[in-house]
Amino acid sequence: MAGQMRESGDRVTIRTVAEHAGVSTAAVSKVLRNAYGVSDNLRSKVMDSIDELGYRPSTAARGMRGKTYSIGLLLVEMENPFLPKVVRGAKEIFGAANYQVMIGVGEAQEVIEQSLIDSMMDMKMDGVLLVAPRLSGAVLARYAAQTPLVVVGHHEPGAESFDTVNSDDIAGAREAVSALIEAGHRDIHMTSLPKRLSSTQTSEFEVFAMREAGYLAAMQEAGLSDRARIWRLREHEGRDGESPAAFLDDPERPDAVFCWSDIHALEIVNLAWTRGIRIPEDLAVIGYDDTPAARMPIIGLSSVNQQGVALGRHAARAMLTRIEGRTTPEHLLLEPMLKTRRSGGS
Amino acid sequence: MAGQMRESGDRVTIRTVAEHAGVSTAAVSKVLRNAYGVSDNLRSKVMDSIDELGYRPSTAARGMRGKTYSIGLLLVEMENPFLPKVVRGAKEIFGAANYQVMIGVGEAQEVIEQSLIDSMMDMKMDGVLLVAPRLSGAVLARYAAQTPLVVVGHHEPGAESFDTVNSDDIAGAREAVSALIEAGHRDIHMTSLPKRLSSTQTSEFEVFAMREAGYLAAMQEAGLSDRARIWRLREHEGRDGESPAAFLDDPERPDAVFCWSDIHALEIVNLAWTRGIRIPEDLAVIGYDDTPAARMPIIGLSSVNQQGVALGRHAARAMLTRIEGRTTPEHLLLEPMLKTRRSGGS
DNA sequence: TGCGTTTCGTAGAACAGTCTACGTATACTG
DNA sequence: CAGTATACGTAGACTGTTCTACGAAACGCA
Repeated sequence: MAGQMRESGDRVTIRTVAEHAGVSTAAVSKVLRNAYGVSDNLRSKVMDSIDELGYRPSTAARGMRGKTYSIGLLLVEMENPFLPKVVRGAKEIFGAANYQVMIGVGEAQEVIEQSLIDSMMDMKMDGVLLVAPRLSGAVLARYAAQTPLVVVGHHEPGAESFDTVNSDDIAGAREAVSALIEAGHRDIHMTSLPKRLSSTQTSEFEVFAMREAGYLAAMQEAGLSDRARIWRLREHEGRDGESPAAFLDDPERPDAVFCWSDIHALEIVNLAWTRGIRIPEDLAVIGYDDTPAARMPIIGLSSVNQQGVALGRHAARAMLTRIEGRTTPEHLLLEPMLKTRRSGGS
Repeated sequence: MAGQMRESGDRVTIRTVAEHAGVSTAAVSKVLRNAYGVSDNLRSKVMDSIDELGYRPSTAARGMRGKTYSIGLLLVEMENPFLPKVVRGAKEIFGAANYQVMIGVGEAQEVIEQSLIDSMMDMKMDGVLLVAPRLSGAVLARYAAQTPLVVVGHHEPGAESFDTVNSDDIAGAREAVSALIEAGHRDIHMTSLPKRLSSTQTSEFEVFAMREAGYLAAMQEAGLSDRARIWRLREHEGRDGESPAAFLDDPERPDAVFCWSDIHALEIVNLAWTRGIRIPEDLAVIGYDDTPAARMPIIGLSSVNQQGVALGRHAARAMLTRIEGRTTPEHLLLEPMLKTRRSGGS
């Protein structure tokens, strides 16, 4: 608040501070970055001038030579209520390390994601953290060559140039399906997403593909492989794929379903309700992400919790060490946890 | 993709482009900003070189003298499912005007909000758009003196230095309460937020205060002023204020309630369900924001829709004209719309 | 006391753009 | 056809930091 005094007009730069403290600009810069070769005396002189003048270093200018102390965080979209948890975890760690987090929203489109990452690099952000990007491993590797990169929600343990942090989606799916089997169900289907086949991208590293693998594994272990079936439904109204209604209205509808995400599960639970299909008596449902809606008593949707906050924290920590120079890749897998509620499972 | 060819090592700057095109760096700069005094011939030469080299201007460097073509968007928090709509609307307009949007999350704390706005200014973003900030009008005015500022969800039509874009919260609340009255209810309470009384801030411009005014107005018009009562409940677990359970379990519980937000309404609907309180027979409920959960058939929560996407669009348009030089303030008010569902209203 | 180390601080180039001022061609007048 | 206005391009200063050399003072030790 001391800065209010000074006549506005000429903005306070590192030079203003240097003059005021009677030292060189380099000295001020050193204090700012707490670099080597600064006496306590000099430090305190500079610090005093800084708060007296209300000085703030220009990130733009910093970006031209050094670091900006800012991290770009790219989210697939904003609608998914699971994502805020990851953001919270990441912000917690970054904040403690004095990094600002700036979020970009990719709207689930590769072009937008790319343009956002480019912008983050143009702004000279110190690192880019991607959450559930649509981009292929190849594209990610290209970016990773130019900036520290950490990815959440992309399973590519073989990636050499960037880190990945994930929930063990195979285990999570397996646990959910096992719970349905244990509850006596045999006809268990799964709902997942349409496979994307763009030129730059395949689905192999995607989260939903892992959950499919977990589903199939659990079914096989129980000798139910022949009953397994995966429905590829659209993620949101207007996107590719069938509507959840198609699943519900199918004559061969099973008596239990595991959904790749609460997005599907909630739609199914609601559509079932309008059709008078009882849950779990007529149809048991387990979703994924343990979103706030799943936890609502009226809904009571069983769901796999993948510890979003922890994912965010770990990703941020990985980013920090990467910024500090680590180049050997890290690939973390956190344990998910099934939350059983009324909708199904044992 | 042409840029891949060139030997990595020396990055492509405006100088590289200038040499390659056989012109001055100033010429390239002009083309980039499509400034005055560029022949078609020069433009196309430069453009060709740009694509061929895969050149991208450094935002950091730009920020030092000119503009950065980026907008800072500050969100109170990420949890509220209403906010993504505003973001979508804003991104739509900004994207079309070739501005990148970078989002900061204030976590509903004044300090964090301030530090985020400071950072956005340090990054030399061309404008700052605040969505439902906690900051007081005085603080906002201070920032508005330094950067183009537009605020959504802050009612201050007297503000001289920044723009505001809002839903008409008084009208929305009035409509909701009128619908309850028309449905035959007389004992209608409201749930709102605790008044905040920090030094830098009062609640007078806040959205919930407007909705309270609308509630009280509607009650008065119907001659029900003496039955009016406003409960001040916490927004989320852990924040200040009583829990919605306190309202439900009160012996003087009314037969209808208008909630300042779906956040309260959904909690009440769910708690009511666990207690066997029938909705709307025992308790009619109308919320605010028309969030996805309210629209779920099982929930069927009546709620006031405040056109989040339109709010975002208008705010972005205001920002654009402000960046272009407008200094006279603009204060917009959009019409909300009550969506009646099973939970109450007529 | 003399000489090599540390420690502290400074000068000044570098970063990658923008933008003002100014010099040429070229086009437009009367 | 001279004189002026206009369009196009360029030089070079400027922005606010960081960071590499390098000098000077202080220190340690024989």
